[in-house]
Amino acid sequence: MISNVVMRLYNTLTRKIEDFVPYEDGKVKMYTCGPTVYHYAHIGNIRNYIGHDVLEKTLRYIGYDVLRAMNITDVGHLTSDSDFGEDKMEVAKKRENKSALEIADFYTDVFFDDLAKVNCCRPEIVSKATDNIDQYIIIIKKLIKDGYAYLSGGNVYFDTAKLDNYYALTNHKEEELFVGVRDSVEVDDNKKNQADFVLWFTTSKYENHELLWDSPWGLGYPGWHIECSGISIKYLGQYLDIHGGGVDNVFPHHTNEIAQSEAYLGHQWCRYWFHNEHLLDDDGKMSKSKGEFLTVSLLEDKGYDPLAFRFMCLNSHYRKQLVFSYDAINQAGITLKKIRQKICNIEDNGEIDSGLYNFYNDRFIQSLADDLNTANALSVLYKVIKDVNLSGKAKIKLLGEFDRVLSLDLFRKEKLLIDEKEILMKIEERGLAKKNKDFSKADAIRDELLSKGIRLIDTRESGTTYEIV
RNA sequence: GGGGCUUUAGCCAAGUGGUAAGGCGUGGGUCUGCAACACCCUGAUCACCGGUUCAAAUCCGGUAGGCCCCUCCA
Repeated sequence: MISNVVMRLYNTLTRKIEDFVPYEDGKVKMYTCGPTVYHYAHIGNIRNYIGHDVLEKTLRYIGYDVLRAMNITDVGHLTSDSDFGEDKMEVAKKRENKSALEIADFYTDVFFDDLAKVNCCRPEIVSKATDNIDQYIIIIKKLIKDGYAYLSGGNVYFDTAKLDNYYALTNHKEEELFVGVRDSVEVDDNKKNQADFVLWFTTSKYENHELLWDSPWGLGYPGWHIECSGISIKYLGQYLDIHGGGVDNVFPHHTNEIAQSEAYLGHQWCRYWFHNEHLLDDDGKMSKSKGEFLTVSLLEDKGYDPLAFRFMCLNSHYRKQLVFSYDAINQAGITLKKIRQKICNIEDNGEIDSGLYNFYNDRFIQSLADDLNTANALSVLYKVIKDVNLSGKAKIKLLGEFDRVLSLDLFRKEKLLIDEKEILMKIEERGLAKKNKDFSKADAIRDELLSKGIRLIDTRESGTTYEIV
């Protein structure tokens, strides 16, 4: 451990903000529920991964060694409840007339491209659901042997009645659960208990499922929940520190993961559950099926800096719903540009006053350690930029460090769309026009350069300079 | 029917008992040939009602609005 900062995190399991203490000193094992690669990820999905990215980077900043894994769901995720819906990958195949593999590869690549655009690092371990079938079979076999799972109608189900505390994560009471809240909920007569869920399918009512594997229970494919448990245990071991996803994953996905993992391992599996709130649009939760389907790439096509979206997310709290609007992202974009512009103008000189340096660095860390209060961390950034007692050298060093977590490309300079010599020529030409009081010509030159992204700055001392807009 | 979150200035947003951080925008000013940039100045008693307290945006109770979950979802 480098610093002695205590990370405070909200834990869905206890519904409290707690001191974070990993199983192994100085090391964090972290798991993020990845995407189902049957379609593009919208910016609501991306917000969740930004939250995880900030968490990972904060832990590293504090000094932890972080090992993080993520799954890519390329089979087993059904479109509907009750374990009877169509597999999402199969739906995409029909829609796009491609093979399951092609669909998965295509959307996986796009997913990571989009993440890269918002400066989210790729988890050290990324594993596809279809690459770990052997692991699921090992787990399911043991669950059946120990009486936690049963065969019914050809499928293997997890028996939730075998657990005392199945609803630990959700605070639900079984008798108060409403079956049929949604119209599409069907009753699966194969189940012993309503909450039971499928570990292994062999009797999908949709034949021609492309991806099938041999198993002790017949040719079939895994259920959705088992993949995360399988991948996590396989790559991160029996003890996991942080597991996260969007709030919608709390039930049933994470609830079921806990059930099967702990039944399999025989001890507590993951101590901290990290959940990101949703991004909303005007009609509520963003989804792929309604409203505008906004992706990072689409935002980029519309002329927005993808990092303006990241900035917008960081400006609010990960556990608060955030409403997306063009007004908000415009604002974020303008602010981010201004910040970069100011940083660009900082001169790298003077000495580093370690007292002041540490003061700001501590405040930055403390903000993040306070359940990822990124909004406060950003306000530390503004203070650093403004503080006249800090040398340029100290500012640049601090901001460089901050950007390890914020990942906003704070030092980015816009690319020139025009040759520098040409700019200087135009400036001279304009200066001459000004001298001759030919202001319309001077203004025309100014406008022309502005349209190419060059803004002229007239100063008294050093004449006309320019900056990139 | 059950569980939970949320409501702070035009907008984003911090704040968890001691008389409201920060950012964007607006308006004004300095500067300018006029602008832009930059810099300075500029705004709210915290949804509403009641309670606890010497003291509440912060705790408790209630009302209203928004949102989420209760087997698609990040």
